[in-house]
Amino acid sequence: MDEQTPPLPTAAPPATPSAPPKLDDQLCFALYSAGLALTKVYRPILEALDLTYPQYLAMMALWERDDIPVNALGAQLRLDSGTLTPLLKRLEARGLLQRRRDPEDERRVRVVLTEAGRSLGARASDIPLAIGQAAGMNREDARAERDRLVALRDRLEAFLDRE
Amino acid sequence: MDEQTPPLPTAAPPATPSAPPKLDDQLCFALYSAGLALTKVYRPILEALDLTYPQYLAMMALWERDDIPVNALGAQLRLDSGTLTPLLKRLEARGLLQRRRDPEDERRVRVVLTEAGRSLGARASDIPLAIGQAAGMNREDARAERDRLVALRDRLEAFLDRE
DNA sequence: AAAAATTCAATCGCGCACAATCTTTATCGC
DNA sequence: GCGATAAAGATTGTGCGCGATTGAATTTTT
Repeated sequence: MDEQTPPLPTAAPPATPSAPPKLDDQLCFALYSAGLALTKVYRPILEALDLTYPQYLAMMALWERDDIPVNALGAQLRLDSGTLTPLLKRLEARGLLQRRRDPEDERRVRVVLTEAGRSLGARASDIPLAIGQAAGMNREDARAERDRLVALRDRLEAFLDRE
Repeated sequence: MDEQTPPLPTAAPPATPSAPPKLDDQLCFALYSAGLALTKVYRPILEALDLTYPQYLAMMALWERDDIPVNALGAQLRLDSGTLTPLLKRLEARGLLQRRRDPEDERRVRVVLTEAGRSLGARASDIPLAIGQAAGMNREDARAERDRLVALRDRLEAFLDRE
């Protein structure tokens, strides 16, 4: 597919003495800067729910399915306990959820929504539409872009999990 | 796959009492999690240069053009002085750049690469190829995805700058 | 020219992300 | 049962990102 440049990753570099990469050429920077812009769009919207963006992601996962161990939530969100433990403690302090030791296995902490936490979900139902407007995308384009990014993420994660 | 829910983007919401959004449906989460995965792929590669990922982005901008004020660098990277000042101080402490007050306008601090900083650019020249391999993307697909993300970012930024 | 407004960088505080380390609990081998 | 190993989560330390504020330098207004 990319046959105009002979791959030869380890082959001799061209005559030019290895030029540094350029910021605006990089897919990584596009991903990075689009992510920053998106959280800036979310910030004022989430202010109404008094949630940060990662807190909103955690709540979304829990609205779908709660009473799960921290570990399972982390797998969905791609976050480890170093990030999740303090985040969940803040949400617990706000009365949106409870963290309970699992009696079946005392190593586990299960995350359970409170009534307040569950009812916040109804107030969040309009957010995707508002973001769609801000992004200037229709549903199909957003869905297609989401699928491409998920595919990219999955390939990157597969690479990280190699051997 | 998700066709049991009729689209109706701007139409009246259904009788169901406003269902909460779902994590895996969201473009925002795909962007977020792809970004996390990408920085995890970068981390071991950048370890060889002893740079964090945002430091690498800053150096990339400076390899292209240095002797610029902090706020010009921030405009390229989409970062403000609260983020850049400490980041640049760490790079200065490592001898990769210097921060100098501009004699023309004493409010400005100009960022100038040292010889060590400039020569690091040569050692970074192979990084994009390595990332391309990890992402399992050929050049054209990566370029097309980059362009779509830049377009998304630009629409989001335009929305943020409205009125 | 004096006052007001603006610009630029630095600083502070908060909340992620994540590596590394530690504690507690469970499970495996024997 | 008992020790070794593994697994889950908490803790600590570093480095972003960014809102808010501050202070100094410059520009604009009057």
